[in-house]
Amino acid sequence: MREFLRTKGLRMTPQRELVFKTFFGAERHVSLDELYEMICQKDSSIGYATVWRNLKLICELGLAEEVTVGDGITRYAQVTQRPQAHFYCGDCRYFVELDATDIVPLVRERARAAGLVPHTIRIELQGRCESCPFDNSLPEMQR
Amino acid sequence: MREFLRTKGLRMTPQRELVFKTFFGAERHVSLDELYEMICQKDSSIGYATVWRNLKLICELGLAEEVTVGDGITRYAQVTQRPQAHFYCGDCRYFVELDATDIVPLVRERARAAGLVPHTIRIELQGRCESCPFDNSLPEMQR
DNA sequence: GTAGATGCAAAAGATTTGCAAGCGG
DNA sequence: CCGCTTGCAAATCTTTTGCATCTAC
Repeated sequence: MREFLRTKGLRMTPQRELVFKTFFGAERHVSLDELYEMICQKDSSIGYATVWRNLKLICELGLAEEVTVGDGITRYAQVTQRPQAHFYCGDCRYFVELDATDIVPLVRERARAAGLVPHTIRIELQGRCESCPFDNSLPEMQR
Repeated sequence: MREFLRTKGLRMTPQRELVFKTFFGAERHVSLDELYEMICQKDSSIGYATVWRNLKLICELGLAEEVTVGDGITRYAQVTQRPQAHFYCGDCRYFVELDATDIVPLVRERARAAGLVPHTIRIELQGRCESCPFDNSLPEMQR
C-alpha cells in the first residue's frame, strides 16, 4: 500500500494507516462518523478532518464508494472484485451485501443498448432483514 | 388529487398545487433547489420550506423517491408503474430512465433468497451518455 | 372555528476548506 | 529541506424545525 501511494505522490503516515486499516477492517459499511468513532477509540488525538480526507482519498483511489439509502447518512463500501448489491435494513440498521455478479452485466447491457456508457452501477435495496430484532414498523418515510 | 389528500386529512392549497404540478410536470429528475427555482418563476412569493415540505410529502405519499448518484445532490424521481433504473451522465448532468421491469424481480428474488424483504430497490448508474456535448473527462471523484 | 399550511428565520447536520504547524521521504 | 499531512476552527451547504400568521374546509 505504501508503494501504491508512492506512485501517486502520496505518503503513508500513522494517521493514514490507521484510517485505512480501520476502514478495510470494518466488516460493515460505515459512515464517516462511525469510522471516526472507531478510530478515536484507538487514537483519540486524530482529527475529524483527517479521517474525512483519508476516507475521500480511499474513494478517489477507487477502493471504496459511497452508498446511500435515503436516510440522510452516507456510508462507504469497500470496492470488491465481485459486483455487489447493498441491502440495508431500516429497522436494525444492518447492512448486507448481496452478490450481483450476474445482474450487473444485465444492467450494463441495458444501458449500452440505450447508447449509455455506465461508469458505476449501484444496486441498493432497503427493507427488513429476516432476523430483525425490531418488529415494529417505523413510518416508511423515515427509514 | 384533492380527494386523495382529503382521505389523508390533508388540504389542497395554491402553493401545494403549484409544487405538485411543477414536480409532476418536470420531464427530468429535479433537485430541491431546481424545483424551487422552477416554482419561483411562477410564484416568487412561495417559501423554500413550503417547497421542501411538499416535496417530502410527495415522497411520503409514495409518489416520488430520492435518487442519489454520489455527487452530493439529492434528486427526486416520480414513481412510475414500471420499475426503472436511473442513469446519470456526470458530464452533461443528463438523467435518463432505463426500463428495469425485468431486472428488478431478479434483484428481489436474490434478496428473498437471503432472507431479506426489500421494500425499495434502486438501480442507479453513472457514466457518459452517447451524445454528450462534453468530451472532456473530469476527475472521476468529482462527478 | 379549527386543524392543517405557509413564510420567515434560525437551528441542526453534514461536508469542506484555510492555515499554521508537523513530519515523511 | 520540500511538499504532503495533520488538527483545529471556521466556513459552506443542505436539510429541518419553531413559531406566528394565514386559510382551506
